[in-house]
Amino acid sequence: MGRSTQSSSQSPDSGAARRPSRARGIPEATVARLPLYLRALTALSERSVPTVSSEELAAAAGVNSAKLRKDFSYLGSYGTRGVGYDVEYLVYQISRELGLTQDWPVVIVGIGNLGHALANYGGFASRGFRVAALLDADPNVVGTTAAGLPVRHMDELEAIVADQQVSIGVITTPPVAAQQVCDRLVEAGVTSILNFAPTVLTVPDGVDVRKVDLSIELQILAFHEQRKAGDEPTAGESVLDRAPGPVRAAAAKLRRAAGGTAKAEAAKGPSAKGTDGDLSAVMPA
Amino acid sequence: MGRSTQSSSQSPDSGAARRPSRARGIPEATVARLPLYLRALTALSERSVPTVSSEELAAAAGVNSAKLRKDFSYLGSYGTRGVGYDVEYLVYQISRELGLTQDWPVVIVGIGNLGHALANYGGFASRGFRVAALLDADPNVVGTTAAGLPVRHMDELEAIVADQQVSIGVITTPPVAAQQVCDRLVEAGVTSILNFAPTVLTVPDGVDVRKVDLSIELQILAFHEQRKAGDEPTAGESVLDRAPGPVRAAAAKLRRAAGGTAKAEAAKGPSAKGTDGDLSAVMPA
DNA sequence: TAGATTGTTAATCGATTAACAATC
DNA sequence: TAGATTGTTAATCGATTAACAATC
Repeated sequence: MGRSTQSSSQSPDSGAARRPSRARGIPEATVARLPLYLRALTALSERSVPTVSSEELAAAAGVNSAKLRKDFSYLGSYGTRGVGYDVEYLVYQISRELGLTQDWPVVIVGIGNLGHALANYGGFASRGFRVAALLDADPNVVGTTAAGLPVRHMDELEAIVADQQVSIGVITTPPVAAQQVCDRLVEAGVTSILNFAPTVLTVPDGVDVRKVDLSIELQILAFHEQRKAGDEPTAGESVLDRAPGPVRAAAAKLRRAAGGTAKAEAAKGPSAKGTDGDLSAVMPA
Repeated sequence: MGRSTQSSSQSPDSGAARRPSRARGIPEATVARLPLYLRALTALSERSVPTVSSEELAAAAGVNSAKLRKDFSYLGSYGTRGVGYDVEYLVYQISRELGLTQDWPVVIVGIGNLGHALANYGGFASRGFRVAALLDADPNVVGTTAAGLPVRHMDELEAIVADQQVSIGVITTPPVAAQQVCDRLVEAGVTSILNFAPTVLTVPDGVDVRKVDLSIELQILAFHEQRKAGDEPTAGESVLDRAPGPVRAAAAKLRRAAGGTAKAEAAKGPSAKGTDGDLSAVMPA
């Protein structure tokens, strides 16, 4: 109750805040794939393709066809056996399910490079998202234009949210400002937040937060990349550290038994950069 | 086999391409959370906090403590019962596990607003990622500087990747160019790709692709937002469409029995924007 | 009718979580 | 020793997938 932290968007969920995910019975994993299907269907629609099979559509969306059929089964029986799915009809049904048949005014707070990129992002306008306002706290930025819109001062936030009934806010500020901006957005009435700042935001119940973290994605890639190249132990790495679970645990115990020196050693070793710089700004405004 | 499509990064996986996820036994969901823990630990380290309990660290990372302890158990026994975890030691162990104790040269292709934002992103340099080069195909962009680095021409791609042993590439081009850029990156020797273009990339086995999709995140928020506000049926929406599964399926059958007209109708209805604009560029270079 | 393809079932797999014995 | 906290177990939940009956 009270305040909860957001669910992570890029990891297989989150945990912390159980959103009303299964509202109306659609699994969260399915919801996350609907935009993928919609994109593939939109492309087919533009090529005037009338119908598509689960196999074809799945290939276009990059998923397996059984999964796609299962996903669609949560929406209803929108296909025709022996034929496939009517492209236009599916586009409409998925759009409606996602809530894209209505207009969603959005405010973007923090107009640096990333804010600019988002303001210009073609995928927004075409999906029912409308940039209601660009906001920044920096007087040097306020008054400039981005994507044809004037950057307005944070002080106007509350009025804009109220006037245009904004329910979605995008945070592209430096991390130190993120929680504060988040609080103001929530206070003003915003109930969904897309956070690009590398910060864990705390929000009241009823407010959804999704986050996009650029550096986390790279770190996950690095993890997998690391195990592609040979598997030679890194300098300073004990062979025991690569052993199976039980052996490794025993090794850790031995180190501790040695008086904790092993830990201190390791913390210095090749990670001399240890206390490395912070994740500074999402992007320097 | 041969070519596979990438795994989605922001959805609870993917399916298409089973990566060597459990290499050495660490679940993918855990790997995705390690960067979160690392960030929280780095903050503690900077405040010179010597030890932290699973409860405290979990709160800082926005997850539940049982999950955190389970995650850490895959890495080894790095804690001390009754005490907690040594912050410096954990920072080192997680960094090493993620492969961040080594240097990762990265190329960024497509230097528009998003490319700029990434080039300036503080979280990169501080995590062992080094921007080896910024590349663009546009002669008007080539030669300019971003984040203090010169933007070089795509033609230099192969030489740069070879010279600096780049294994990670970031694609921030318009979607139409993404697959082509991807092919060139892979051909040059890159084996991990972070894709910001709203396109499903096809890559050979052995190449990892993660994607970050700005518009998908907003669409997922819209889905949840939609169900917060009242639940009044949208114009053009049959009450039957909101009924439980079996009834809805029956309704769909009735529509089809009616000769498919219902589908055609629906496709027009309130989604007049039906064949809506495409997701144009990630960001107009 | 014969061929194609959906929608659903059921088995499997992976992730989450509470609870608690081990142990510092 | 007593209190604290980890590491692990086991139960539960949700997601994936192949297979196939239903049916166009």
